[in-house]
Amino acid sequence: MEKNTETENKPLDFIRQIIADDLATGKHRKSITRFPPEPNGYLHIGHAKSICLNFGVAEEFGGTCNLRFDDTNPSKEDISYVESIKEDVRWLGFNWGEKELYASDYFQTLYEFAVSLIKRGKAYVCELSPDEIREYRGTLTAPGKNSPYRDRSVADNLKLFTAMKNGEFTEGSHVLRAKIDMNSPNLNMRDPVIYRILYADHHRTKDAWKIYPMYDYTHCLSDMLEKITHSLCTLEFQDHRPLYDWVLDTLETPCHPRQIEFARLNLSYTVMSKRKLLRMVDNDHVDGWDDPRMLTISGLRRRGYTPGSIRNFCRTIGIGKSDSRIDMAVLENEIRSDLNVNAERRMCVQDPVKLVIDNYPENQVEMVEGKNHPQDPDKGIRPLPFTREIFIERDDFMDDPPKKYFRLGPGREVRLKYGYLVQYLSHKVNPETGEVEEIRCTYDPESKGGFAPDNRKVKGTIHWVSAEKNVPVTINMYDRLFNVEDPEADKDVDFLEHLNPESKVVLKNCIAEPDVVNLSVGQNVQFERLGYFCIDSVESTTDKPVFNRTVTLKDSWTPNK
RNA sequence: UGGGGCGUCGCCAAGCGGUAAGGCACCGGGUUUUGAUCCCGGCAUUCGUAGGUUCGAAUCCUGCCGCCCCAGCCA
Repeated sequence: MEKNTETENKPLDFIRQIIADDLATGKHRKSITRFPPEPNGYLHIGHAKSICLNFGVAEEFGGTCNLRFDDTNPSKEDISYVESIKEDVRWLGFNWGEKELYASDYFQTLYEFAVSLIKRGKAYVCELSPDEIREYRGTLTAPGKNSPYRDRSVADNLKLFTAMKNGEFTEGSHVLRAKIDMNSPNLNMRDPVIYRILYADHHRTKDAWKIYPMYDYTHCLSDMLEKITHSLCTLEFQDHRPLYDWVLDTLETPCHPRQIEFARLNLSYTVMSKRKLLRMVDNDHVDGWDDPRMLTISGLRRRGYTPGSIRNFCRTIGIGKSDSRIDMAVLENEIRSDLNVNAERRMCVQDPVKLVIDNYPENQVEMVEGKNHPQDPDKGIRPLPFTREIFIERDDFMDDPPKKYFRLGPGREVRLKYGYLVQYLSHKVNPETGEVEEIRCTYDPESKGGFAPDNRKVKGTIHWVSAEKNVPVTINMYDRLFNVEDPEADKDVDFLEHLNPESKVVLKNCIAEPDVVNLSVGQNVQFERLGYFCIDSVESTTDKPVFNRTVTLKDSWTPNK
């Protein structure tokens, strides 16, 4: 009974329109897309947008989508990242066929293309230092000037490039540059570096290469080699498209994929860049890449988000070209609507206060019946032990409640969900702390299950757990990581200044109904009236489960109104 | 002040010359053994702005304004 909103009709976004047109006109017989992560960090919800787009297009148009690691910078990349990326893509529900691809698999071919570029007089070995190259490049408003090495002979260039490849030069001493136009208003076209010397071990090719190709040169050719039809990337690459096209045109490749750019995802109350996420991890502001407060795929998974909810989220936000920042409430809405349908209900008291039922027999344990889902009888029922002493939520009792507070208070009657109707008798306050210590009630023996025998109206229904038969649990109450909508808005204030100090509050004295011991790690559950939770995969121990709060239930109760 | 983009409701977003979809948020009301869910209803005379073309413009043209990206041997 999973709600399938993923296939509902929705107007095609501009990219899907282009692809549909290309298919309709016969320009392409099928679409081939690719998701090209660099293995230098963990995937986050922004990547999920790209994954859902690229793999989604493949599914919708009967095409294919490659998973290709853009591993051209060994100094930043690592095998551990490729493993996590594969796991995350798979978890999101996508497959990439036989095996994943790597730009590093094309190193030899890429090298040969570079030789071809040199032979065509379109690339040269430059000996300017990095600083000099920057200087020669000019500025946004001033044109650049030609490198003194620009007009070397093809033979010299070939010899020098071979020497670079053979490790005869030091890092930084030589680069291979495309010979385009130092006067171009587009900085990317001012003889961009396409190969640099790097004496770093590559996680796949080890020490086979001393030179590594740059992104702009590698990406278009990798796309071409894989016969990608539509190469989808984010807005900041718009200025790179002329270079993408130049390389393929100059090399007269048989296939020329079309690069199309879309806006990257921004979410309120969080940051998205890998650099910033890495900083939070390194400085222990969070407990690792998979901290449940992180918007990484692994963090969301640990938090209790489902793959379907993330896919739905990506679908509802759409694809466009304007810079945008999506409200966190949209993401929360997706996980709530998934879990509302799919998560079973249980009871748990997060801030317990004891309630004694005066007229209930001592030492009696009575089993009452709880529905696992209020709207879905197929999810079955479970027995709940009811006893004379129980725990209720501290919030559910008020000494002097406002009129519209319909929970327990002097003179009031409430329903203990699935249990009995109870009537307030008295309560004890700790003289030192002023906290309510114990509440006494009487119950209506005719109201078992919570049904009023005379149909009298009982407005309030609260949750409870037996004081004798229960399981103590810890709950991590997670909240948004930052306390401002856009932590990066003010360039003069470090984004870490906006960290929400209460983003993780650990409640160690929670009491759950006995059945929670049957829950498996990662399984989503709703604790009635509190929110959605799941058992944490790393902090839980066999004798004490630790729950993560995925998201609260919507709460429209406003006190004093 | 160079180049590339973008501006439709509080946040996203359809709209492709014929008279402003949808989602989230928000506000009412109903049902309810979760103040949840569910259900009904409300929510842009107006599309950054000023002109122009047209019987008719968010859609076409022109000028202005605002925001984002680019000067890595990162991707």
